[in-house]
Amino acid sequence: MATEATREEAVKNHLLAAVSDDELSRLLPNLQPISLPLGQVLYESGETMDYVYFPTTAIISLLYIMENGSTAEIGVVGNDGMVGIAIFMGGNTTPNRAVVQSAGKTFKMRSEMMKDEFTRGGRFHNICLRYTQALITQISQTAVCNRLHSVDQQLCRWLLLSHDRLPSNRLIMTQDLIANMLGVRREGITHAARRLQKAGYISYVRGDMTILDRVGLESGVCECYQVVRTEYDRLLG
Amino acid sequence: MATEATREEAVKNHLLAAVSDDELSRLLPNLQPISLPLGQVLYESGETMDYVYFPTTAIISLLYIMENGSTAEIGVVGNDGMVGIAIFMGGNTTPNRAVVQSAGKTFKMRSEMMKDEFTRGGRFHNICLRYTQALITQISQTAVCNRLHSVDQQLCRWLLLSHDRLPSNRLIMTQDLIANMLGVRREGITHAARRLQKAGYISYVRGDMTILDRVGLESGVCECYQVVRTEYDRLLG
DNA sequence: GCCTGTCTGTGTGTTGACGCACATACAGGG
DNA sequence: CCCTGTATGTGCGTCAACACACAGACAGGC
Repeated sequence: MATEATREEAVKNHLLAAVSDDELSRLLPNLQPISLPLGQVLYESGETMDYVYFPTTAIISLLYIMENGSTAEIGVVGNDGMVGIAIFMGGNTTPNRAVVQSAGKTFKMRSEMMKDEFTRGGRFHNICLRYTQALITQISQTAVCNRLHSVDQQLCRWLLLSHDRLPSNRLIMTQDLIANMLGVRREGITHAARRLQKAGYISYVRGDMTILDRVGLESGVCECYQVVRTEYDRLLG
Repeated sequence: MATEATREEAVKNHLLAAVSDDELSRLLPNLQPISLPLGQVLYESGETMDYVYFPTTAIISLLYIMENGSTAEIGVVGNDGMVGIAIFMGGNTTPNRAVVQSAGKTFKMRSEMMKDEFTRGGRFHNICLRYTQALITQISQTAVCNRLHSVDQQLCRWLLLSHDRLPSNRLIMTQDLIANMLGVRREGITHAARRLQKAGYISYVRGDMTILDRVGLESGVCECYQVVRTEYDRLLG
């Protein structure tokens, strides 16, 4: 098993693909490739982060956990970003949990290395900041969508956001887990998913969901999805 | 009328109060004090920002405007922060509007100056980033609160967030405007506000609201308020 | 004092999501 | 093949927030 990152693998993460050759050369020996299983927690709310993560095929969900145990997703990170921005933003911790939503591969790098490279102030520095701004847009749009849109629309948004970060059309995820992500009831997801299946946009059996018709999903989504998508392209495209 | 900032006035903004003496000396000649009337728009969604703002007594609301015209607040900025983080984050614009929620004073500074000082990489650089992380927490918590909590709880949260940034106990704001901020109906605010008035926590007449009992409001708020408050203190206290 | 515009209060009916209960269906191990 | 655990489907009553309609109530200008 390889314990060192190849340039070829690393650039599957969009942020690593955008840094300069010099920077990537410095980063590569410190990027450790690992596989993340569904449900693994990368860090807990308020917990110091030892590593930052650059996913390639894995998807990580940023979840807030209420005192009464209910949860709500505030953002999602795939090969378009990184997990652990609090390291270079200066806070070191955040009041939310990072959990693997879809199993896959990622690179991890020690926090100290992250800070060192960030403070060099090169292109890497700027890319991290622009990514952070894109993430802010995603979180903002989540707030707006939670306030103003139906569960149906939000499920479409969530599926599209996931699909964008997925290497295939298959999503291994029970309706119960999706409900936790969106902060709604499981039955609400059952209803919405059935409608989408009847429309022929998706199919699923027991936690194995396939996206059949992306265009169909896009017809059912609210404007929130496109706003986030456009902003990511503008900032990092 | 003074057109140059005094050190004494500037440090009423918490971020300016936290920078080094050297940095503040460089910033002061570029900080222009102005008064902002209720409702003034500092920048529109997608519009290039010419200035950044450091409020002292004014409060600015960050609003998202839907295609159908409905609105929702994603964050609020007072003397604890600044408006225009997209300038140093690298995006230059954001997909939301900044509008004066409570009339008052602020300093404005040209974007170029902001970028210059930020790229020097001193304490100012770090403070801006830590503030950005605090703002992310506020936006995240807004998302969670929108999903899981009642209008009553959210009104309490909103009043407390405003009160924290206000030099007095009076808030000039109609129920209609508050409804737009929270992204709910005006009647919903009427109901919630009446309950708070009956409990003796607030009093109001035609757009003039007074906070009578802060502790009372805190008893009706959800955990979201304290999470944000604690995180601001941790990052910037 | 009157008029007008704005702000707040209230009623009625509707709806989307919730909580709870339980039925059905499928998968994998023994 | 049966058993068990997990995943999904469905019904029912409840409730918070919605849309719409309109009634006071107050402020400021004429």
